[in-house]
Amino acid sequence: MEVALAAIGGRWTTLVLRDLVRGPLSFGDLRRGLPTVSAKVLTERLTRLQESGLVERRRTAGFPPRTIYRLTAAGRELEPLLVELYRTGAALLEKA
Amino acid sequence: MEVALAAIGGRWTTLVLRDLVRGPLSFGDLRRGLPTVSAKVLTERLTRLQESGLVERRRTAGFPPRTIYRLTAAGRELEPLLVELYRTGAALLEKA
DNA sequence: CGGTATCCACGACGATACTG
DNA sequence: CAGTATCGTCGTGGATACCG
Repeated sequence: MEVALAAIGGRWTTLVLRDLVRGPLSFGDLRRGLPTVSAKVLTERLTRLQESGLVERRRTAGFPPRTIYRLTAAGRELEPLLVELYRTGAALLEKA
Repeated sequence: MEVALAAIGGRWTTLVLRDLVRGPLSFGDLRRGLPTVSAKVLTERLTRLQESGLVERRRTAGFPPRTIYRLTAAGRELEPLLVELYRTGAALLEKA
């Protein structure tokens, strides 16, 4: 449990993952989806997710530079957990 | 997702819940199960869980005082999430 | 566009001491 | 036994400015 929490922990991380589940996105795409996250934190999250092997980064050649982030196979294994987080959150709200 | 994470977030929270899933426990029981958690933090976690309606507190009359903590019906709804956290954490470890 | 570098504020956590 | 009170430290996240 600690391991899984460490993987998805930290502010914005679950929201980043939720967006990436729908498909690959660029840095700017992610920022646009999460307008209040700072570049610094977003970079930190993506770096950590990459180091954990959950997300992969792919730079396009040429200009302007573009970096595409996508879930790895390991990252896709998080999906049931994300679904369960959503389900549980909704259940809790329902009774509050 | 944010709601669910807020409910189970904070250090030790998941471990407290995991212990309570097995059955009601006293404050001292919980401390013994989690030897390195401070009384202060444990109290904070239990108070928050109680305020969220996930855990209920029952004082026994007489001396020495004893307080029993148990999951509420809402708290028991967290169990699938805890299971999923465990499963996902194990899956991540397996590939690391 | 896709980041880094720097600094700051705040809250979380831990240690210790004490109480009903 | 089951907490409360107080204090210090450290990490996290946010703002701002800048770079390849």
